[in-house]
Amino acid sequence: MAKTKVNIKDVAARANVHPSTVSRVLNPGTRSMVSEEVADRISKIAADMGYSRSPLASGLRTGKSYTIGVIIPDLSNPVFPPVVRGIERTLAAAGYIAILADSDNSARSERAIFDSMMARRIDGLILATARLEDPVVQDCVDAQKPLVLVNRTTDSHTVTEVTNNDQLGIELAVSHLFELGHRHIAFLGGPEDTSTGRDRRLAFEISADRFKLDADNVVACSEFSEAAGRKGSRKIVGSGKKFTAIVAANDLLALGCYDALAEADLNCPNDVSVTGFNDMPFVNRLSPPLTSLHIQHDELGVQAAELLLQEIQAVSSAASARQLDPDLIVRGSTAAPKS
Amino acid sequence: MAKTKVNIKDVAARANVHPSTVSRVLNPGTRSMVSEEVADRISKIAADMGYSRSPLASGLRTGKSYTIGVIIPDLSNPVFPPVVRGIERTLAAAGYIAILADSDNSARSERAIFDSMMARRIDGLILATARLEDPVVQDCVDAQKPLVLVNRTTDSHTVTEVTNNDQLGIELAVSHLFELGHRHIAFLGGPEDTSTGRDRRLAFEISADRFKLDADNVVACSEFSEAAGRKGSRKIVGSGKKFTAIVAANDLLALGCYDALAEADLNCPNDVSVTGFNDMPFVNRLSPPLTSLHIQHDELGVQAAELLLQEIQAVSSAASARQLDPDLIVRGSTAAPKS
DNA sequence: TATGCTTATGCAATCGTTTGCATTAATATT
DNA sequence: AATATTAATGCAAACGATTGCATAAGCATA
Repeated sequence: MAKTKVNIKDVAARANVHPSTVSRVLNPGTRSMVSEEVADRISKIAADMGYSRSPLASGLRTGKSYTIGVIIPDLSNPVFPPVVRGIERTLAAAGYIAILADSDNSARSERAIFDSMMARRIDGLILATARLEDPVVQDCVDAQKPLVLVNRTTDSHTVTEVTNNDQLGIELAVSHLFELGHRHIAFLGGPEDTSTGRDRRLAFEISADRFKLDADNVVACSEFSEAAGRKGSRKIVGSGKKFTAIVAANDLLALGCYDALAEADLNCPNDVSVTGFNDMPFVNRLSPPLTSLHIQHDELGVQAAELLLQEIQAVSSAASARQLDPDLIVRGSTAAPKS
Repeated sequence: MAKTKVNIKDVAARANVHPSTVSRVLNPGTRSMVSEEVADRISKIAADMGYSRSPLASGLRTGKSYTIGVIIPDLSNPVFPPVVRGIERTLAAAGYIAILADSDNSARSERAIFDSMMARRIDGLILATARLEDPVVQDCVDAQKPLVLVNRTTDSHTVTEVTNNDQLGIELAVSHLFELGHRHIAFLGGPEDTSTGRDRRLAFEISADRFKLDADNVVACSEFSEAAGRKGSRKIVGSGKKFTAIVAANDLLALGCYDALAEADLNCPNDVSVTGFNDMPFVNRLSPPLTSLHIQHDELGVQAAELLLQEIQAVSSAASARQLDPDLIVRGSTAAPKS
């Protein structure tokens, strides 16, 4: 029993000082206000009694909760766990904790999550779910809550963001295929209402243009998933247009490609080369191993957290943006076209 | 501006009642104390003003934080994301939020996380990291914090737990191999200080015994990872003992198997059959597709959260335990032995 | 010695809710 | 009609920490 948490008053009583003095000692910012001798004594007593500050009480008074909301679209997409880890680790080091929620790709549930997080007085938000026009982003800005977008961004680049350099990634993929000899390349894109979906498609068109490719076989999928990828790939395959390679906007879509190609009795890479995007775990073990763009997932999370912490500290801050460069990892799913 | 959060006093003032009345209206448990007419009016006004209760203040007063700690060993192991989702969804529905931390398989960081969570006055804890003898579990029990173990358990089954039926799983795998004709089966086990590691090995020995198999080729890996699996598999391969199949205690270990077999120029499944455990996403796409035991990951999380919520409500509760049955998914990595 | 200036600490209000107790009004009982 | 009972609401004290202001002690200055 007697598991009654020891509070600041207990410590004060034991040290024969006023609670306020204890508080000052325990807060790095105010510690210098009290004499070193007393401070040391109090510190020891506090440690001795196993005192730990109640974040609820202190947060109530100071208006901070030392809590950061993190919303991601789909935790079971292997891209996100490393991002989350990076975020969590970085926040923890700064004394913050992450409350994680999975929006399941639904705008409605995203709003519900956002509201519940706001009610908990989060100190900031990291959003991996942004749509190009995202009401939640707007609300967050209106509420003057520090916000960082990670992975995806919005149309109005008014908020701090950490993204992958999609343009470069697609360019690497296309250029790789071009060098292998491909001239007819199809593109399997993601949802056009996400920045990753749209920007990768745009990048594809630009690259195709640069390499003077035949590239009008472009299909957008409704979501980043295997099933959607399969559907989209069927369209590409059934289009009648000539293609010897498919650039997929995402690894999950590329998996769908594999399926659709198999259905059509096309061999990858002999008949059709495929590239993915994200370099999810285990895509090196697929058959064939998937050529993909490796993203610095962990670093994405780390930097997002860092920027958010900065923004929380700063009084007023201009939105900053960081972009990380992906690496092309060439594997067995790409090869020279047949003849 | 004027983004000043509206509080209970504002609502009370606008409704010409005392804050306590508003509080009673807004708490389902006490709502019946106030006349329906007034209650309705207050509810409307509160909604109108966009009032939302501060969990900090209310938590301070009531001693609850509506926050649950969730510690998992490794978020990048694909087994855990679905579990986390299940947990998070179920908790959210009950008004709780999950604070997630990844212990990175380190006991030290687990303790640090635990301490920091306790400091935040979590209402309960879900632990997926339990070792057979786990000091954190003991501390949690001592602190009388509601606790539920998921996936792994401890030696003293004194805490509520939701686990997978490992015994059944291994039995299904062995029996499947037996029916294919295998009589010499090796076992690639996990860390012996985790319940999943030890119990699956025990289950293997029992099953082997039952089927009268030659089964003394048992190797324990230091952790559930591809690298450890590869190392362990090398031992099996190099042991000189005859074996035509390997039962791995986990899919990641099975991947290590694949590597070691390839190194030794052994074909799977022609020379050696392999079974995994967990049925991670995408193992159906490996080459060969991995025969594995499908675990109800999401349900594991859901039930863990449910039990925890029960335990938080209950005044005193006996530890309960639930076990979910896995399904054997037969794929290309198992086949009849050669001769 | 009186005055001013630091420095270290105490005091008390505050953050936003909840809740035991007190009060009032309304209804039921005799 | 007087009293007992019930129902609805107000009052004020918590919860545990932080912080502007007040005070006391110590020291230097004139």
